[in-house]
Amino acid sequence: MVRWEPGSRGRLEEAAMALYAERGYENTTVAAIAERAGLTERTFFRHFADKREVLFFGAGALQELLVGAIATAPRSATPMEAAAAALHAAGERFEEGRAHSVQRQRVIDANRELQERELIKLAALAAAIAEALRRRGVKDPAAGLTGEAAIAVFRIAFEQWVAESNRKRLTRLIDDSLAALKTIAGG
Amino acid sequence: MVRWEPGSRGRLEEAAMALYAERGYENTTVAAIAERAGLTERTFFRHFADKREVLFFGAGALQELLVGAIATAPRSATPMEAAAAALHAAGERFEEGRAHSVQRQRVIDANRELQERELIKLAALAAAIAEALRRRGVKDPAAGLTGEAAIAVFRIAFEQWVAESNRKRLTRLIDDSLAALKTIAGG
DNA sequence: GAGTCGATGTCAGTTGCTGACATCACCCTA
DNA sequence: TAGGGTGATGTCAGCAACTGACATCGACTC
Repeated sequence: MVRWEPGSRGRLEEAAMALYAERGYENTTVAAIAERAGLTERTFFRHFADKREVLFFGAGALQELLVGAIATAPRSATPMEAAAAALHAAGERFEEGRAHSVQRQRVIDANRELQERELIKLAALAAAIAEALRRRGVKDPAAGLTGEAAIAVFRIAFEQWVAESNRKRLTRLIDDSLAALKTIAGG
Repeated sequence: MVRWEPGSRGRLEEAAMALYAERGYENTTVAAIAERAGLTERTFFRHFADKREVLFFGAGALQELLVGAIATAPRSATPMEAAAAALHAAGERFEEGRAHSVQRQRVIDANRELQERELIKLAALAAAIAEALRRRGVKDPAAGLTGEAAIAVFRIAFEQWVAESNRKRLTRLIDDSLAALKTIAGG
């Protein structure tokens, strides 16, 4: 017989997501999350650095995906093409769990602190893309700018994707957003 | 005889900046800032929403500057040209107080919470640029993307400007960054 | 001169977050 | 198989950010 149920991190994630969605981030105490997961507040902070981080734990895997896609892009690809390949890989990963993405985004959009955390995660992704490009021999400032531009493209596409009115696939929206960037910048 | 010295907000800003630079953001309590300014902790929170905001109070004026510049750009200007005009106006405003900008950026770069706050302020600027473009008749997603791209360009330029090794003017660096964006996106 | 107003002070309380130490099922090894 | 080590969790005390309620008092108005 086990002393504790396994998967405490996952239970905390679920409990937090449910409570944030139900009564809002600000009206949810860490103690309440922990109780719902059958754990204590102290244990929550052993798994997550702070109350926001519980919603962003998956960012590490996403970053690996992006960096891996850029590394394996064809030698002949331009920086932006390599970045576009990475965005496509990310888009496909999200495609399955749209409902979860929508709920999560609603929670984040309702709270400024969560938006701040999301932005710094996106900035970290941009930096990771830039670094992956530099390993392909791309120089600065092209590497840094491509990273920023790629994330901007993704943000716009993702925003449209989670908006209810839209039924296009995320990968398609990414293509549209990339094309729009070419239009406005290349003119 | 006055009951309190005037300019309490400014004193709090100065005190916070000095202490953050001296011993770091995390090692500075709000009580210490207030004491240095000859006020109480409670008064600090009447002037600033939280401990971070004291460094970002000027963002409102910057936003007005950007929006105004876009509104007064020539009718014939493309979205990106209008955004570029706004970035130039911002660049000129920063140009005078480089020492202050450098110190402030050092403080922000040393702390993640402050970086988060900076990112959301930049995102707000991007949104304001996008909105100003829409008022010129620019459609989405071009308006949103141009806002994001403009801020990315500014970030890259500002980063180089505050780096000690560099002696170029900020407006010049903005031009370089804009040109680089054209190259990577338009190819 | 009374009354209002606005900036500040005082105080008590909640919550996020941390350090120090205890507990105990599980695993490894003699 | 006994005994010790390990890792995840619990317990507890405490700091600091932030908030609400109420008091103070110079300045301004009528």
